[in-house]
Amino acid sequence: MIKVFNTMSRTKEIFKPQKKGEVSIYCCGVTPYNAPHIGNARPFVIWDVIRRFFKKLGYKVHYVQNFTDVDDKIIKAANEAGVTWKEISEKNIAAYFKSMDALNVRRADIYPKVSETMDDIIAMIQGLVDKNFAYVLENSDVFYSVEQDKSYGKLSGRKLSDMMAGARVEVDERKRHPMDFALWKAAKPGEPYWDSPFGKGRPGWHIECSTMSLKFLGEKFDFHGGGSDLIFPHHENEIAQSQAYLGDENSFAQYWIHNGFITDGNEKLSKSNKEMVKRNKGFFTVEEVLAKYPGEVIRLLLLQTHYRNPLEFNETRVIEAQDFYGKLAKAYWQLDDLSRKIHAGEFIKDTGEKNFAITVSPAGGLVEEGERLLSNFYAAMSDDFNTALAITYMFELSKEVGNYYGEFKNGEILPVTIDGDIILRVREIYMEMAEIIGLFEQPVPVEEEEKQSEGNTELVKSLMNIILSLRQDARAAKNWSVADKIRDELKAAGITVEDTPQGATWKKI
RNA sequence: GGCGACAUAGCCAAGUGGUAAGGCCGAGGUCUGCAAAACCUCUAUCCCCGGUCCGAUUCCGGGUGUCGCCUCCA
Repeated sequence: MIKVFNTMSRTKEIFKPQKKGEVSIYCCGVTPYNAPHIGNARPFVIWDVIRRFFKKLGYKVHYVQNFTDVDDKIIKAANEAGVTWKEISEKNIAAYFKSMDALNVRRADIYPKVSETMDDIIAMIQGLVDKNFAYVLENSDVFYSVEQDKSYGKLSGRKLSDMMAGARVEVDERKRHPMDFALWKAAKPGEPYWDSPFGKGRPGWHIECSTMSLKFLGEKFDFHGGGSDLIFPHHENEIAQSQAYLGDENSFAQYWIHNGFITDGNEKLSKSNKEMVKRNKGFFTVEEVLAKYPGEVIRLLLLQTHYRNPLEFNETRVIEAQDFYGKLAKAYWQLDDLSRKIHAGEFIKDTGEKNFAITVSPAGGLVEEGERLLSNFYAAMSDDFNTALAITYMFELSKEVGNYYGEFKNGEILPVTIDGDIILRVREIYMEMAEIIGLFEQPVPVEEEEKQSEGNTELVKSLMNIILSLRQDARAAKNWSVADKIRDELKAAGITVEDTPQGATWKKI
């Protein structure tokens, strides 16, 4: 049983798919007019996890995400740069994909664009005009009439009479009601336009998402989501026009999922807040953040807070997430090492027959713990996609693995007594969690010994061998001051040396 | 003015009608020549005031504070 918090009812509801065994999702995509900041990326990472989760549960997932590639801001950016709207949007769409790839966000099944769905959009507007839910002005502007719609405001819980229309922006006097919103905008000189029965122009914001979701997912689909700032007016208007068009109050999306904001000093991340942009210079856009830290670390951080809660984002938090990630990665390598040894035949399966003094596998407790944590993991995910909790179960398993691995390395566990299948199962559990959260799909940073062989020349390696061997001589002679001096100076040079029971290891910081 | 969300330890962050996961930091310990790493232990009357209840941090009402939306916004 999966429970989801539905913005429409403001409660957690039990999820019942429209079609058995299938899930249809429409996630509001971006308007590609400039570089997205890290907050813009949150919903896509969240939906990516939700999608992975449903898929893992065996659902057939239909995932649609749009690009609003015809829009006022794009036109403005194009005019400023002296290029076409198409160039601006394509450039930013490419950048969007690059960032999403770095965050392990899998591609949607389809990415419809406004520019490629124009006929359907126009047909829908026409339908609304025909049904008297919209009216056409002399100059070709078309507006949706909110007063025709008795249930307008049901998602955001607003009444027309309560809103301060025009409080912050002057109301267009030609509208019948201040809250009426544009379905079609007449083209001004020099603006791109499409022909329509109403005149030359382009779609208003909102209508494109209605058209595209209905077109690709049908009249009734499961999920519609995006950031909380889309609740009003965007999603409210989508509901209004879609249900008016279909003449069915129960049509359109069944579950509305909205994520909280990413904040900086408790304030919503925003490109229009100039002071905030300045304050975060060089660490604000997704691209900038990804230039400095691995995508998987950022992804992990984004998922360590429940999706509906605000998430404070700053470099300190990223560093914390990086440490956390390092611990998860460590277990990944430990399991990797164990499974390699198993496959290499270094572990002999305990048959319980002669020659085996120990018949109880020490791995038994580990796999039991693993199964329990996996079950907890699924329970957390099933309760409104609680990735924050789910990740802690994965973390717990990583610690269990570390304990086991430590004993194994110290020779406290004899390989012959280990049931390889059990270790392999633990690894499977761990990777199953990782797959849903979306980790370890990029090269995982290696630990210690492995790190020595990465990116170092033979010369460096042999020099290090010489230095460490000299240091070992000093240690053997209990000449601690020389040994410590070598270690200190190497550290100053960017190399840390750690003494372990198996000898000294080193790595670049 | 309306609508909505949130308020949990120094910081981050889950969660529950029966005295609160986890992480970071900090303290103590084990191990180690030392250090590091690792492991163990410790650290919260859950914003305030009422109410319901045998019992509320968890439900209800009121307050305070923070944030968001009502214009573009993930």
